[in-house]
Amino acid sequence: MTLENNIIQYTIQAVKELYGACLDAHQVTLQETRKEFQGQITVVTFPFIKFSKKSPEQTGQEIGAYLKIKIDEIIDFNVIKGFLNLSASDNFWVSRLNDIGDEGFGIFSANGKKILVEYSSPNTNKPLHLGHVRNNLLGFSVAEILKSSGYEVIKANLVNDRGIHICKSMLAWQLFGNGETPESTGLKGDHLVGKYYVIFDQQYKIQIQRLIAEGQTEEDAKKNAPLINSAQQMLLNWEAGEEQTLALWKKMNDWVYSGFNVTYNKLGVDFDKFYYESNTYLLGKDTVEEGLKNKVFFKKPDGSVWIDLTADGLDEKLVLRADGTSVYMTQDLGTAELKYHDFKMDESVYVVGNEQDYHFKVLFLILNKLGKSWAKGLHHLSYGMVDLPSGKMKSREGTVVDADELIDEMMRTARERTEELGKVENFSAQEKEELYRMIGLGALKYFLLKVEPKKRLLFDPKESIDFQGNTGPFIQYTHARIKSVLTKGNYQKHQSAFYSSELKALERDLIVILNKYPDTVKSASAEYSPALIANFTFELAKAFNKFYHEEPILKADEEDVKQFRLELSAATAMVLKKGMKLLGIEVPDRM
RNA sequence: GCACCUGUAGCUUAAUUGGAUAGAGCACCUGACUACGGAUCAGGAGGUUAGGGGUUCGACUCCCUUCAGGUGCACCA
Repeated sequence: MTLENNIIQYTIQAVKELYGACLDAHQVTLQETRKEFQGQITVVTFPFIKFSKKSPEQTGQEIGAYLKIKIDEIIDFNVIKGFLNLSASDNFWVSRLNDIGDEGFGIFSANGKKILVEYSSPNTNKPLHLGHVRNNLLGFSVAEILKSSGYEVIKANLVNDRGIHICKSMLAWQLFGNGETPESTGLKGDHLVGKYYVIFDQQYKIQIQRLIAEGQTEEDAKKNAPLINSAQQMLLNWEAGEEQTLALWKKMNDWVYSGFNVTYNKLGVDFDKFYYESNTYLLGKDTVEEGLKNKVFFKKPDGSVWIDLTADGLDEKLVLRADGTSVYMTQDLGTAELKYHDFKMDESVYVVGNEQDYHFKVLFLILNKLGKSWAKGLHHLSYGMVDLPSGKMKSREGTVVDADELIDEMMRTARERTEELGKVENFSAQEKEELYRMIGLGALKYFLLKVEPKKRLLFDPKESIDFQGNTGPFIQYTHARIKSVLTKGNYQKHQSAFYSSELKALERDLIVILNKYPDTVKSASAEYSPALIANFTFELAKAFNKFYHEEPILKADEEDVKQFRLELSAATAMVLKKGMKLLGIEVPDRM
């Protein structure tokens, strides 16, 4: 029984005994006591005054007195308007520290539930850019958070490895590539393929202009340009399984995959399962059959299959073409079934940009109407686009912030910044590289993850990402600083913390924050929000630095005070490290 | 045109899901024991929470409306 639960239970009891009303647990709201007032935990008593028929102050006094008698840990209280501020004893907080310092603190035991997180899902015609980076970091972090809160997690990547856009790169390479390979050019495979995707678009535009000059309308020119026709023919050849086309496709996709692997490794993301659209794009027709049988879908005279969602405020939606071929929805219905067949997971999260909000709304609705038992566990983690000051990023036009370049740039900045500070003279060359990698990536990841997923993000390449204030390096620095003190103080983990004198306010504040970590993990998991973890680690690091500045640790007057503060510092370092790990960020011991 | 999302200090953002005087960081100004690590800490200035109405003890949060930005409304994926 936690103290919080105790307070809720006894508050219910108090309202019953004093005012004769029965409350539900969720009618009692607790919150942190604001720091300008005495106490740590606050009960909002406004809702009770309709039962007490007394002023908020009077009501708070009565309930406060009741709680103080009933709960040992509560040693004091004060009332301000409708807020009952409770103070717990120092003994209570010191004893909390024993749990907080535990390895398993904030890591929940298995809840028996399985969840699949699908993220990344790149197209194989171009390298990854900043938008993909946001997706990858979000997906990875959410997976870590879910693990920490007790789920069994499967990380899946549904690779879009076929389609007209892939054929465009293939065709351009065939026509203009002169047999270039990653080896011959020294280019990363995904960049080489992306280069031909751009070339396709340039040449295509030239052809369009030529046709327009010859008197065609723009619309006709776009349809009649030889390049686009060849690309479409190539797609047909691919679908027909034509050998040469398949060989080219395989060769270029392999280039891309080795390029992606490098980027994934640098970002520190990984996957348990890969799905390829070349294997799944024909799925879903059985599901359509099933839907027809159940009268969830209907057939139009031309033979195309639809679902009527007008009763749900949406439109009619096509699920199968008249000629029996699939559309995007068909494929996603089939893939959803496949994933469930493979893993029997209780829940499934799709990390996909908000431009597909409507698609997923419809997809989930259809699966629900089809009566799939697992459909209610589906969730679209929608995130906002990353825009540049100049507007949207467009791969075709080359106006993107490339993932690899960005990562390199971040590491370079980390190097410059660190060298300016002159703190790494005694690091080996290898240690330095490792450190710049940690700091550069830490800054980038934190920058992208501290913002709520659904908000759109503006990224200005000219303004480099900060290393001070609410940033990854600030938290990394705090961790390194603590480690340094622990080393100097010859810190050994003790069986249990004890403290003979009164807690200092900053010490108590720090424990109160540390104590919130498990709840923060739970909320972040329920809301799929790494931003909550980021905010927490920042709040914690800030509180520690404040404490560190005001209260001597190694130079404390009493030995037990010194030991206690070392214990408190060690616990802080551990929780910072855990929190950052959930964001996919490593923390150095020195920096 | 219809639907969905977003709008908080100059910039980037938070607010325990309806609770206290809207809290931070950057940038700007002032200061910190000749340091247990200054990538830090303390202080100052900066707000009509896009505008207007409503709901109630109480609204950044819920409802209505106007405005601004974004996205979607393909027999593309």
